[in-house]
Amino acid sequence: MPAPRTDVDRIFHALGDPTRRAIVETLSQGPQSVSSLAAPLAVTLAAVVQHMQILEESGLVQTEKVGRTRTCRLRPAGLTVLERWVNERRLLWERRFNRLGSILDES
Amino acid sequence: MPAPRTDVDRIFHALGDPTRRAIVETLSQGPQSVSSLAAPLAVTLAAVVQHMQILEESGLVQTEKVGRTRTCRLRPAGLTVLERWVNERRLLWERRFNRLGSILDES
DNA sequence: ATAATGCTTAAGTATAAACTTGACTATTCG
DNA sequence: CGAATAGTCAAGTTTATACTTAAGCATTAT
Repeated sequence: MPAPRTDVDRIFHALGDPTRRAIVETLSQGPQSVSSLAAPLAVTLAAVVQHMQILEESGLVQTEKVGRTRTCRLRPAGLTVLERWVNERRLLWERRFNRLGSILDES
Repeated sequence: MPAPRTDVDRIFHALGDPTRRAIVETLSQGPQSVSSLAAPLAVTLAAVVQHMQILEESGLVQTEKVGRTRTCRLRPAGLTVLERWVNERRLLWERRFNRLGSILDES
C-alpha cells in the first residue's frame, strides 16, 4: 500500500517538473490565463491543462473560470509549506552544532 | 537541444522523489553512511547509491569515503538555493500588491 | 587467510510521467 | 448566424525513472 500523499509530497512533485516550475515562475509575476501560459512554452495547450491540474491539487496555484477563460494565480500558502520544510531541515542541521557547542562548553 | 540543467533544476528534481526527500530529512539530523540510510527504507542498497549520486550532483548532499564506508552529510548551501527561489517568487508576487497600492495612493 | 561488510557498477525490467492528437463543448466576436 | 477562441477530455505513445538482481572490489573483522 502506497503511503498517502502529503501536501509536501505534492508540492515537491509538482515543482520537480521544469515546465510546471516555469509556470509557477510566470505566475509569480501575476495571474495569467491557461493559453497565455502555454504560449511561450514548447508544449501544447492540452499539456498545460494537465500541468495545471497537478499544480492546483498541490495547492500552489488557484484557478477560476470566468466565461471561457480560466485565470490562474499563485497561492502564497503553497510556497509557505515549502519554506517551512526548508527552514525545518536547516534548523535541525544547525541545532546539531549548537548541541555540540554546549557539550564542548561543559568540558 | 535540451536546456542545460541549472542548480535549481537539479535540486527540485532531486527533492521531487519521496525516497530522496526522506534521505535528506534523515541527513538533516546528522551525517549517515549509505547503508544506514538504506536500512529503514523499503529499497535496496543499490537503489540508495543511485539516489545518492543524484543528491550529490544536485549539491544538496556531500559525501566522503573513508575506508569502505561513505559518509553522507547535508550541505546547507543546497537548501539556501531552494530558499532563495521561494523568497524570490513570494517577493515578486507580493510586490505586485505594493505597486498596486502605490497606484491607488496616487489617485 | 577467510569471511563478512560496505559499497559500486552494469544490465535489464517495470512503472509512471509527460506529451500528443483528435474530437468535443462552451463562450465570444463579427 | 457562422467563425474563432479558450479550454476540456480520452486515448494512446514515448520517454524517463526507480528499481531489481547479480557480479565484483576494496576494506575490516576473526
